[in-house]
Amino acid sequence: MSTLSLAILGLISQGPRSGYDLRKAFATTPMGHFSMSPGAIYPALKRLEESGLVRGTVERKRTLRPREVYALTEEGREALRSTLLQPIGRDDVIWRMDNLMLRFAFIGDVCGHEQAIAYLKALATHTESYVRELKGFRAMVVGRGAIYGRLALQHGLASYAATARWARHAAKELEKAHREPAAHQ
Amino acid sequence: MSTLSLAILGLISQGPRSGYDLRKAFATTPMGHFSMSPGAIYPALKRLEESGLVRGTVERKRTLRPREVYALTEEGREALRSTLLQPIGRDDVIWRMDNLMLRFAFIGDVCGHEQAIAYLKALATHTESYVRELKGFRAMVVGRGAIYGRLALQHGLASYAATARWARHAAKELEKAHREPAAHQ
DNA sequence: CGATACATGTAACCGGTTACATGATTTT
DNA sequence: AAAATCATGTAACCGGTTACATGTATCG
Repeated sequence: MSTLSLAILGLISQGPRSGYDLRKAFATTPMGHFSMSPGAIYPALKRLEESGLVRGTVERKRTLRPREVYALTEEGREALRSTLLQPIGRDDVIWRMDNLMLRFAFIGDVCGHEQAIAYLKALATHTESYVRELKGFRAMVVGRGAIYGRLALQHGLASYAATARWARHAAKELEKAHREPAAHQ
Repeated sequence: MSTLSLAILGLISQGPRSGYDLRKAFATTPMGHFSMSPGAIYPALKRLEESGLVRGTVERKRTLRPREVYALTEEGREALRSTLLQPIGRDDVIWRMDNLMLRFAFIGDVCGHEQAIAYLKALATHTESYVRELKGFRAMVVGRGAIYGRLALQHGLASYAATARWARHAAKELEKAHREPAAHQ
């Protein structure tokens, strides 16, 4: 499942959405990391409908401005759930971090608070492990010239370290929110 | 120019490379963020050659295991230089950060130390400006539920902030290296 | 009345992924 | 002799980007 499909499925899981709604969501929130072009969204919706994960119904059928609203099917919810709960791997951390963040954004509502916390811990663990890997690589290239490469590597390191720190912190926050339910509700 | 083409061009700018060399470089360094599949690299090399940016010559022509090595043309060096010096925009920061980091990795050797420093400063400025934008967005969503979304946003914030910090720090480092040339050479 | 927002789509293009294909050379 | 490495490619597929097309409704 592509990142875009996952984003669409996740948004629809929060309630029925039209293609236009989705475009707006992508355009006006920092979710805009994901495509907002109609040429991507409408075909993606069609594909999701073909595979039975969403079902579209036309609202205002008889008016001159109809609007097709998509809702998650049971099958779709199941697919979303199983995608979100897929174990995290090294490759995900390296090549699909945006996917991992997207999964986090939805996992709490779809799979429950505990799953969100477990997910963050797994994410932290895997990210920290990759940080160690990068440090090992850095140790291999010490000294010997290539200052630009070294600095670029340093960025990767700093960036992944920030993600790991965030994951640990966010996990603690969710645990706190769990212990003190509706504290600031 | 796609990220892959840029990576290839940058590597070739350091010296002639074969397709296999490039695959190895992508597979064994943290540059592996970029594709290492032959199905991407060989066609990309062909395209670069067609547009005159690299020229391939067959080594060991008469042996049973020939090897085609590509070198940068003058035109290629010019294209690389102008790509690297392209001004940074908001969209680059949001959608093409990996491209920006790749550009940094090569800009020093291709365009000179001063350009690398200027590039880092511009990168820091643009990243900081996006961080401010995200903070503004966060301020808009305060309180009101959506803890997962808030945390996801927090990650973006932390991640971009780390990049900005890194850029400032790296710029200082390059300036220092400039003032104390060959200090630890 | 003009601009903006609502609303959905198509078509050409590009390029990356996956999987397959081939075979020589070197190392164990 | 088997396994790993060297070395280059092709073909089918997928899906995102860009640009285009169409028309209504609402607001100032």
